[in-house]
Amino acid sequence: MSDVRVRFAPSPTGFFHIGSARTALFNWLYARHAGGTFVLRIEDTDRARNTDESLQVLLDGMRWLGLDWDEGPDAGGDYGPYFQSQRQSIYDTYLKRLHDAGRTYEKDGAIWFKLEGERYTAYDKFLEAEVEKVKTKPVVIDDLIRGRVERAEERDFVLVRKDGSPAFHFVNVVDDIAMRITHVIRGEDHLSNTSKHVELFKAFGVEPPKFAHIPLILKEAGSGKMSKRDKGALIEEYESRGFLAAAVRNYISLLGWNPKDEREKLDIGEIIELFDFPGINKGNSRFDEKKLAALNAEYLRELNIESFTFLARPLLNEAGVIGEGLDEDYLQAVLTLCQPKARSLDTLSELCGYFFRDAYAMDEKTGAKIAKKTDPEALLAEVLPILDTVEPFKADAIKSALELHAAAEDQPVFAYFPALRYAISGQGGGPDLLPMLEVMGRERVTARIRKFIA
RNA sequence: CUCCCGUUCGUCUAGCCUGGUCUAGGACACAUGGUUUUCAUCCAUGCAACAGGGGUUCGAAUCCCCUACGGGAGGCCA
Repeated sequence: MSDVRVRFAPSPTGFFHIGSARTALFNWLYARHAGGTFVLRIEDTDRARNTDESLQVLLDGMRWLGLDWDEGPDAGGDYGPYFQSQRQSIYDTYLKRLHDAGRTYEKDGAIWFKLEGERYTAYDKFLEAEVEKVKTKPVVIDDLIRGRVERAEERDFVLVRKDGSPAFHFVNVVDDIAMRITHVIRGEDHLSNTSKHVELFKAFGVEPPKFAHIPLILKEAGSGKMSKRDKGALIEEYESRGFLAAAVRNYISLLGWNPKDEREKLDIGEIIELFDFPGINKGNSRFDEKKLAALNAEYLRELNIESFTFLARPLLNEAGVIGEGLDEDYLQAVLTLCQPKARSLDTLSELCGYFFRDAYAMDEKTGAKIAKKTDPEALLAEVLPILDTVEPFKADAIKSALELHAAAEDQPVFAYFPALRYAISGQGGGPDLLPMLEVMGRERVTARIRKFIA
C-alpha cells in the first residue's frame, strides 16, 4: 500500500448531492488508483444541523455508489475518531499550540486566528462595515490541477466559536494534519479558502498536503453551481428511480475527467486504472441528465434478465402495475421483450404496463393517426377469427396465418399491425408485435380486440 | 465591491504542456434515411465550436497581453 492518504469530509446535511458524490468519487478513485487509503471523515461541527438520519443518507449513498472507505464510521482506523464532534481533545491540543505560538486572541467570546502583517482599518464595501485588515504575504498554492495560485488572506478568522465549538477552517486543517492526509481533493469552491488553510499549516509548522481543486458541476438549467434544491441533484433520487449505480458512477466520473481516448462507457476497474490528475479538467461542467440516461440505458441492456427483473420489480410494484398473484413466468417473458427497449427503469411501467393491466390508456394521437389511414375496426374484425383459431399461438404460426390472410386480401401483412398493436396496448410503439402477441396469449389478445371493436 | 479560477459544437469533451499532421475528432441531444409493421433498440448520414481584440512567429485552438463573459470565495455554514 502506498502512503497516499485522501479523505472525503462531508458535513451531513440530510442530502447527498451529485457534487459531493463526485468529490467522494474522485477521492476514492485516486486512492484506489494509487493504492492508498481512503478516509471518510464526518465534519459535524455544526451542532444545529446534524442528525443520525442525515448521516445515514450519506453512508447509504456512498455504499450505493460502491465507494468503500478504509477508515471512518463503521470501519475504524488508526486515526480516529472519525467524527469531528468526538475529536474535541485533539482540537484543544492543537489550539494550545497556536496559543503558545502567540497566534490566537479572543474577541466577542470567540477565539480568532491572528494573521501576520501590518494592520489597518478600512471600510469594506461587501461587509458594509469598518473592519480590521492585515497586509499579509501572499501564500502560494501549488495546485495539482490549476498550477501555481497565489492569494493573500487579509482578515483574521474564527477558530473557536463563542459556544466553544471549533470552526471549519480550523478543524479541517487539524484533522488533515492529524490524519496524515497527503492529498486534498475537493471542489474549486474551496480554492479561495485554501489560503486560510495554508496559513494554518504554516502556523503549525507543517508542510501542507498537495491540493487538487476539481471543477464544479453547474446546474442543468440556469446559472450557478448545482445545489440540493436543483432538479436531479440528489443521488438518492437516482437510486429510487431505478438508475444503475454503475451508470451514475460512470457518468459523474466523466464530469470533469476523461480517459483521454474516445471511450465513455468504462467499467470501474478501467476508470481506477486510468484516473489521475492530468485527466482532470479546469473548467466547470454542466450536468446533463439526458446523457446520464443514455449511458444508463446502455448498462440496462447489458443486464441479464434475472438482474433486470430484480431491479424492475419494485418499481413496477410501486407503480401498481404488478401486485399479488403475479405469474412469475409471465413477468419474465414480458420483461424479456421490454428490456431492449427500456431507457430507464422508472418509465418501464409506462412502456409495458398494459401487459399486466386491462385498463390501459389509449394514446389518442396514435389512435387518430391510425384511423386516418385505415379502418382499424374492420381490419381487426378480419383478423380476429384467425387469432381465435391459429395453432399454436406462437409468433411464427401467427405470422404465417396473418400473411396467408393478407395475401388473400391483396394486402401487405403489416397493414394490420398498427391497428393490432393499438388495440391491445393503446400505444403506437413497443416491443416487436408478433412475440408480443405470443407472450400476451390468445385469451388476453382476443378479449382486447373484441372490446376494441365493440 | 475585492480577490481567485475558468472559457473548443446546445451539452460532456479530445487536441493546448512539447506551435505545422486540425478543411478541429468523439459522445449525448437534435434532424433525415435504413433495419421490407411500430419503436425509446440497432446502423448510416447530416447539423453544429476554437469568446473577442491585439501581439510573437514563415505558421497559433495551441505561447504572451488586454477585454468580455462564466464560476467561486469573501460567515462565530461547510
